[in-house]
Amino acid sequence: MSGKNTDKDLIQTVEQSAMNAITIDCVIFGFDNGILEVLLVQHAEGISKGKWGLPGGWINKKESTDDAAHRLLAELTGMDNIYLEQLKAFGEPDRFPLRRVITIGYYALVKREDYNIKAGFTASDAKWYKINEIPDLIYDHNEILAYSIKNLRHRVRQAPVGFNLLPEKFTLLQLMHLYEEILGVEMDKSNFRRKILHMKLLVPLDEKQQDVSHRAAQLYKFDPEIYEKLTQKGFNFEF
Amino acid sequence: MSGKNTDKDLIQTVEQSAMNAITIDCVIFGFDNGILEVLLVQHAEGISKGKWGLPGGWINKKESTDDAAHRLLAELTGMDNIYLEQLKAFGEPDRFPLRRVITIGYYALVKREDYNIKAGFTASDAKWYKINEIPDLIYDHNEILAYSIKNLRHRVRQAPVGFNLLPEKFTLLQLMHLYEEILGVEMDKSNFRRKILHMKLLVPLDEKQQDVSHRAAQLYKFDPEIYEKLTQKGFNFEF
DNA sequence: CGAAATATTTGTAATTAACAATAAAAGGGG
DNA sequence: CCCCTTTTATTGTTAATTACAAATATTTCG
Repeated sequence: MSGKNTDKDLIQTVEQSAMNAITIDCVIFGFDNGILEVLLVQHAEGISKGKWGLPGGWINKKESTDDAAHRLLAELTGMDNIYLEQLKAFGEPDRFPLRRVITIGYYALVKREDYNIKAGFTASDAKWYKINEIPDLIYDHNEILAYSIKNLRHRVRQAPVGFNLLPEKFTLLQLMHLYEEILGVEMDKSNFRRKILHMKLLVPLDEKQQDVSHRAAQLYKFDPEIYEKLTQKGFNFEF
Repeated sequence: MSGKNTDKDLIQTVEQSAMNAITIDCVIFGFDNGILEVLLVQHAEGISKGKWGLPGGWINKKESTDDAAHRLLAELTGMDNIYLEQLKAFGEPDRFPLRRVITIGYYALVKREDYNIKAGFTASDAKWYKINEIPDLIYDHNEILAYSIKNLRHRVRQAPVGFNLLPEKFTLLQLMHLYEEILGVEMDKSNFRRKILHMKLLVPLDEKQQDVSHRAAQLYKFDPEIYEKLTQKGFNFEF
């Protein structure tokens, strides 16, 4: 949880309309130039002034935790329809210094192209950090972040969620590099190609990479409907 | 969450010493006679009198959510050192009828032999239900249970957690049947054997099955220390 | 001792992954 | 316009894994 007001302000504001023992914190992943990054926000005031942390906030009394996470995400990034999933609740009794607050961790996968368009101006105190250059964060946010990466590594191998980090149209090598970066491994080009094409999950477009000074790569897109159909036939995405 | 008092009693009792917007609910898995089961408890009074639900309760102000889950589990089963993991938080605004309460779901894996010894007497209103004979449960407990099964299926394939459901000493066939039951698939005996033995994870004992009217199977045990060493060498448990 | 039951091993074809090499585009410079 | 560089894309070959089938080994019981 974090924000621009002092922590006490927040608590007072919140007690009328929101639950006061639970917050939401969200790890927002982006993939830019082959690098996995997360979006952090800076605490303007309060106990942890100047320190960076995960974006987050309170849950309104009438909304689900999922809805709250979506709302907070929209407030920060200006984006709607973001891929979002809950991690788990973090409940050490002293994780928040002022009083007992349990937080529910979420993680989001965003396309950087969309973010640059929609959020460039709103998030003035937000900044993308490379996954292995994360500073010391407020509260237990380093722990939440570490957990989210572990979770993402599992998730990306079991379900086609990685596409949420790529542009609408992408090359197979881009996709492979995404996997390599997230999983921290090197992969074999030809086998990767054989395997992913064999799934018949990707739609090849009538379009190629532009403005590259070498052979242009075929562009593909991911079609959720095709994935649905395959799944119903017993197909199981797995890397 | 559930208990023997009325819901209102519980809420009043709790407001002094515990957090009142968050509960814990726990799916307890057991494996008996080749069948995967969960332990449910019956609501004695309150709105949902007579209905079955997951065991659960409140979180004390000074304990972590993990500690709370362990405490609740010990209270119900008399068992300590139970394998326990958090699922996630369930936060639909109307999941609990009286007021807004978010619950954190956990799941536990217990050895039935231990349970029978230690808990036989305390848990009078508790009962094991086969996984595909689950009745209509209170609140959103069917949803939590369904989620826990999905989670267990994933988890059991990625880490050696299944052993927590088996006796200390087990045969390879027992282990395979455990996997078959949890994953809902049929497996190949010889390949299963080749694969698990090849991991060099199990310790063959100087002991065989007793009192069977056919060739007695070799008994094995799982050694967490060996698993640790293998993991450090880069080994990755996977089924 | 032989029958019944299950444990355990062995073998072989089909898939999949690891590794290596080659052919096919695309732009840039002479 | 042709050659060079770079990267995409295809093809092959071997090793490891999985699917499927069969034979062999123990054990109790009648």
